[in-house]
Amino acid sequence: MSRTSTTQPTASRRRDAERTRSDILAIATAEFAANGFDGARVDEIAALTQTTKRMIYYYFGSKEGLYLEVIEGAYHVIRELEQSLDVGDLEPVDALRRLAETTFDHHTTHRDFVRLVATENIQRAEHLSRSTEISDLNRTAIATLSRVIDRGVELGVFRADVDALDVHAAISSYAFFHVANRYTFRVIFNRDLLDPDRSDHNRRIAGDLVVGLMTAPSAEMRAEVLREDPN
Amino acid sequence: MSRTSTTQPTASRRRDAERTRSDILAIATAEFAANGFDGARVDEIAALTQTTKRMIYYYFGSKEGLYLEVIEGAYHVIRELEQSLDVGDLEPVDALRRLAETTFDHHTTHRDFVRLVATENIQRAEHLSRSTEISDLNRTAIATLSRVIDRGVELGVFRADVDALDVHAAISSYAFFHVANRYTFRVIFNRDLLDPDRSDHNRRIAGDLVVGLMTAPSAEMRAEVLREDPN
Amino acid sequence: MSRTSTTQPTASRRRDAERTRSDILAIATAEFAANGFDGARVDEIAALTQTTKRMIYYYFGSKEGLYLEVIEGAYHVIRELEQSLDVGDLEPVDALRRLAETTFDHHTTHRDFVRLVATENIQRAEHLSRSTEISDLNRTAIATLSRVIDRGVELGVFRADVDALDVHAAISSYAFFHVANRYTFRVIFNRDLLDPDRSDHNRRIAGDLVVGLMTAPSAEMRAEVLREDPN
Amino acid sequence: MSRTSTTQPTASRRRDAERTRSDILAIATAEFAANGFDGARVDEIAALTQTTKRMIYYYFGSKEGLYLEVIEGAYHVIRELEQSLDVGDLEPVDALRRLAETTFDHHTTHRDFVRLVATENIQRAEHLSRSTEISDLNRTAIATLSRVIDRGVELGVFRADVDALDVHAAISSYAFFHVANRYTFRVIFNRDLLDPDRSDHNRRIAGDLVVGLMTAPSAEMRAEVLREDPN
DNA sequence: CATGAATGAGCCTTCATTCAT
DNA sequence: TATGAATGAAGGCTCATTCAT
Repeated sequence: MSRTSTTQPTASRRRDAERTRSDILAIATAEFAANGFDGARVDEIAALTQTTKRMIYYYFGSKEGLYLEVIEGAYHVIRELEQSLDVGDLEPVDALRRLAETTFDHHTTHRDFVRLVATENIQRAEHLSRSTEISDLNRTAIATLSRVIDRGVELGVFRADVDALDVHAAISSYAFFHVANRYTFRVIFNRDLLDPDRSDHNRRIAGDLVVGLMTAPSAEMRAEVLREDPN
Repeated sequence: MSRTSTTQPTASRRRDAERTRSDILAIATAEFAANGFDGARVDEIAALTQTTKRMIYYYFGSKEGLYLEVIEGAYHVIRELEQSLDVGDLEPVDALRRLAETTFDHHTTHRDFVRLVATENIQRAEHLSRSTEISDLNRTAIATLSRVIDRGVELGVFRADVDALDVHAAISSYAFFHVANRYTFRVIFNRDLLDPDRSDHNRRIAGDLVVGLMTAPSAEMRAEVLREDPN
Repeated sequence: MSRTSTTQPTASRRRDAERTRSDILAIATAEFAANGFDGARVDEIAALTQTTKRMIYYYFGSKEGLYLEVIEGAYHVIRELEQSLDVGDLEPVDALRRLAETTFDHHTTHRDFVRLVATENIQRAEHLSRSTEISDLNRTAIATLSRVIDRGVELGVFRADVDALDVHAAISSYAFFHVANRYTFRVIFNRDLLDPDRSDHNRRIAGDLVVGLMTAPSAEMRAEVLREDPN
Repeated sequence: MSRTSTTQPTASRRRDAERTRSDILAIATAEFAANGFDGARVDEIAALTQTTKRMIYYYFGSKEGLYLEVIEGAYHVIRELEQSLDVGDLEPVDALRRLAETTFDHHTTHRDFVRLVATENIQRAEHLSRSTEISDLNRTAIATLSRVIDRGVELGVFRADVDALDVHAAISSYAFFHVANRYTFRVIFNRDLLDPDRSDHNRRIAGDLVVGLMTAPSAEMRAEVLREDPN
């Protein structure tokens, strides 16, 4: 029993520590996403936490260190999503649409991630570029996308002059914009880009955009078809 | 002589005042665009200005007041662009492409504007929504777009279930992303979204995306066409 | 009068500013001398000042910047003393004694200076070595001393194998020790090195030490003389 | 086996404890000597130690308690030196010179001791004065010195108006200065007071100073001697 | 209009120390 | 005896803003 009492402490302590860490991290993620790096307050993060401000420095060293882990954590989430994606047995067109729609769903349901990325770009990715973990992140997304595009090109359904990164940018743009620019868009146009009633519509457009981009026949062809069967 | 300089004619005084104002505004625009609202420093803005910090408060009341005018000024620029756009005599498809490409060119050459909008979204458009001038901004863009789409739908070349705001969002997304997300994209994928050597390519995709979206024939049609003439 | 009111402000303001600066500097000198660099508290310095903590940073940038100016100020005082020293018309022996005694008087009446130098040595002179002003300080002391020694050597009353820096070290050591090591000396030996009743005695020893060093005849000579006229 | 390590014989436990204590003490001595009392960090000391921070508090109670033992330990070292000194069979002049040179050698080779004493003086010897062990320290040095001086006075080779504490102060000053003021001296005069190539020279001066002080004949005598045998 | 000086509030960070196991 | 986790208090510093002239 004295043995138990000497081995236990470390374990349960560590569990507490892990909880403290992730507690801080969760709160900080929300705060940085809500207010940006400069707008977030360490005091406020600490106040919302179960622990004290001192613990933030104990575990993360500085506001910047905390922020960096928040950013890394956010990218981890999207990586896991991307790795879990399996579109290998879909037709290229369907696969592409699926990828676009999935990204749209992911971004619109992980708004903190989007806002953190926006914040990090305001900082010119100075923190992200210092992260050692990030380098190999998100590459899987491109790998999956590459395979789909290659198959489509081989089958003659996709154009060949647009590569995976081009497509990724197109897919991400549309999804990202709905979360990141929601506020100014609403003020100016009085439409909520995240209106649940419009999400099906928007998701379909997400797919249509990239499918349209990659499958677009030449203008002549398109005109011809439309002439024969004008919808 | 010191009298002359202090009791100069009203006109030139006003000119000086106007110059001071616009000087401050120009510097502030760059600073807010570079560092965000919380990241920008009133001291730094004042230091880069020809005048003193006191003038900032004299003319703009507060950091927030200055920021608001910066935001409004940025939106004025894009409004002027949009008002100058004349696509009335182009075919709908060409007009649509022209609008997308012009937006792409505008955003990639007005990076401060894009970053300010990103910053304002981090602030949940709290300042923009308080602006009295903004309300009628950007509406012209939609009006122009609406006319193009209506014509296209009438002619049977555009689908009818995607409205002007949908299209505007799609166009803006792609252009915005290239400026706003440039930094994280480069860190992760090692590609510069604003690489001059790729701008023609990217601009074409900007057009292809929306044209593809609006003209997309049904999947069956597309397959048929491709079968007949496999590129 | 409007002229007067526009020229005056700067002047009187500047006078206030100068007063604020020197107020802070005086308090800080005492605090750093009393507690060392790490022991001194910016809050405490501010509290003893007529102004606020913010002003310390306004004028000195940081605790370190303030400390540096304190150190420089302390060295300025001793430099002025040394420059005012005129021993040119004294016999070398008398001149040397005068220099030693003056240093002794200076150090024992400028205890803050001594403690600041002691503090700076604890910091390995890291601040002093960064100072641009210090480099040419204290050189006058050596120049004066050099001339005296050269004259003494020429006249055959001083030995030639001990140079000005050796002598300066010897003179400074004794004077410095009385202030710097006063506290531990008192605890251990129960004698106050700065006891006013002993200052004449100590001052004489200060002179005797260096005069004895420089004029010391060989042991043989000395023995001989003493034999002839003991006492 | 885990039992063996936790229930080891008392002797070896005590040996470990003693080793832990002296390990901490050695590290702490270096740290306090290097950075002063306020500049030293408990965390840093603990990190450099083989044990943990908790042990510091277990053995020494507080940072101050640790510091006090460090100071006491430093004085123990010099006491041992002084007790081992045997100058009883030397002529007074030689004995005096020997004492000065030995002190010079001791201080220049025990720099931590010197820096700790300097640090303790910055603290106004507040810790040392609370120490119960210190009271009888260093007295042996004075006792030895006293006997030498008494003999010299009796023999008519030493002046009688300078007592043992005066001489001790003079000897200590010179030796102490070379270590304590090394850094500022180097910055200002560009000479390293601890330059090994100059240590023989400096040691001789250490002896010359006090011998010169105690044996100094009157100015007349000295002049006379020098006239007879200049150089 | 112009300007250097001043400020209060609050921010990030660190320190010596203690607790739970 | 040993160890990682935790903490209150305070430390240095910065910010937007205002005042006096």
